[in-house]
Amino acid sequence: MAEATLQSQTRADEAFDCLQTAIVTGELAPGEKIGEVELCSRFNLTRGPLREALGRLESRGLLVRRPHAGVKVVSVSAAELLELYRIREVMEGLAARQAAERMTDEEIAELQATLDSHEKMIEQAQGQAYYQAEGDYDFHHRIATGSRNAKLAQMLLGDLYYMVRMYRYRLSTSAGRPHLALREHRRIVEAIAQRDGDLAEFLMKRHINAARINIEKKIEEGVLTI
Amino acid sequence: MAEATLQSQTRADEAFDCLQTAIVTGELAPGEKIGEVELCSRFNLTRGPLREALGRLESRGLLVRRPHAGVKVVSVSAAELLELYRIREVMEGLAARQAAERMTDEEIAELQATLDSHEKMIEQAQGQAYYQAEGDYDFHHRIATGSRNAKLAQMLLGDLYYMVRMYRYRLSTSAGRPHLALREHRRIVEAIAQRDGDLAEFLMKRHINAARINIEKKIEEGVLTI
DNA sequence: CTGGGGTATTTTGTTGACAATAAATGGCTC
DNA sequence: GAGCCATTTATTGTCAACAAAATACCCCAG
Repeated sequence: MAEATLQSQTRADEAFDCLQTAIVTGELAPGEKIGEVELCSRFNLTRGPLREALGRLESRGLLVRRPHAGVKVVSVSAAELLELYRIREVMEGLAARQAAERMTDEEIAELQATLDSHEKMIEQAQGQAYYQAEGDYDFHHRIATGSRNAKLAQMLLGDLYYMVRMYRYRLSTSAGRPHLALREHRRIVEAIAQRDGDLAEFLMKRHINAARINIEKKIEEGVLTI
Repeated sequence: MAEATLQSQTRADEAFDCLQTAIVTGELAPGEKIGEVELCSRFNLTRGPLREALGRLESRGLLVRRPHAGVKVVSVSAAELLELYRIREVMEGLAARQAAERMTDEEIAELQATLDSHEKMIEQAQGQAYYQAEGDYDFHHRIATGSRNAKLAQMLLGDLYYMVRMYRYRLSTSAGRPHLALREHRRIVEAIAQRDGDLAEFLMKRHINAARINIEKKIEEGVLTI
């Protein structure tokens, strides 16, 4: 159960965190209709802060609200998920370019270190699941913040990634291609280390495009039913 | 004064609309610290719905909140404003591409019609101010929705445009180049009408890049002090 | 006169009760 | 028996009072 991560600054923040992780992990399934009182007892909250959190979640597109009719978790169709990747492609392309221009040498070294640890995890075979789920997220997270573009990072980290992760938890998006994905990551970091913004953008766009095509293929094969 | 636009479905929606327009129009200045009780009396609201609205506004990045210390309107620096245009460049580039692929012939005709009316306004000289402020917004709005990419439209219309408009109200972003901007708009629509996604994306990116450079120049000249 | 500490005040955060609206159920008519 | 309308019920929206926290002010010491 998604308890409050440490102590949040305020009850509303706590509610927000709880609900967000609950939605992302699938504890609250897409399309599920949820009552306010039920949520209150479930997360030990009162309705005031809860409603504030619900507003924030709605504003971020994680749930939809119909006046007087309750709130339900947003359910993203397969087509919409693919559209999300189209957005990621251009936004993360920009992030990679700006990261190449602005990341400190230290940050780049750390980035390379995380890739090393990812590689070890993959070699240990069973690490695959973790790698795609969290390692991949970690990589993209670092580049988003490395762009030094506050709004870009906010939109990626606070908006898009949550929606993507929501589905990554139940379907292994890049399953079967962890080595390939890692190699793509390496090339991107290489370009960033060489301060080659053009190349970093190009490689990142291609990387995300590949992930999108991978999902598309799986959907066609019927492996993924969203 | 920014009264409730018609009757919103709920008090919180009303509060949200009021505050959003108040921020965008500059009625609430950037950096201004605002107390909850003051806002309540100002917009005839009670604190419950207000707080819900504040949460939504914060989530959208229009205001910042420090626990127990109040809320103040976000103030975007010149550098951050330029970063916003970098994001617009890639996102609206994508929007233009997808619009070229997906807009109906009817929508394209309407788009051309709006450009005609914009042209008339410019010819009537005094229309300049309106054109840049609302006509330009109208154009970009139509393309965002025309992309048929729900999340992309949501991010552009619900997030970025409000921040940009916030500054467009006090500084004339594309002042001095209305004819040029219109010509660029025409070319973009032309590419969309020809279903040339590549070209539409390219032209849109160049258009927004030009707008960014224009602002950059003004800032260097000291005309704009943000 | 200036700096630090403590109290007072203001403002935010939270709570539980109340009102209004939509969904659900049951009864009535056709 | 089926469909529609009214009533009931449950749930959401709203409110005003209470508690907690941070800022501001004032007093005192150096």
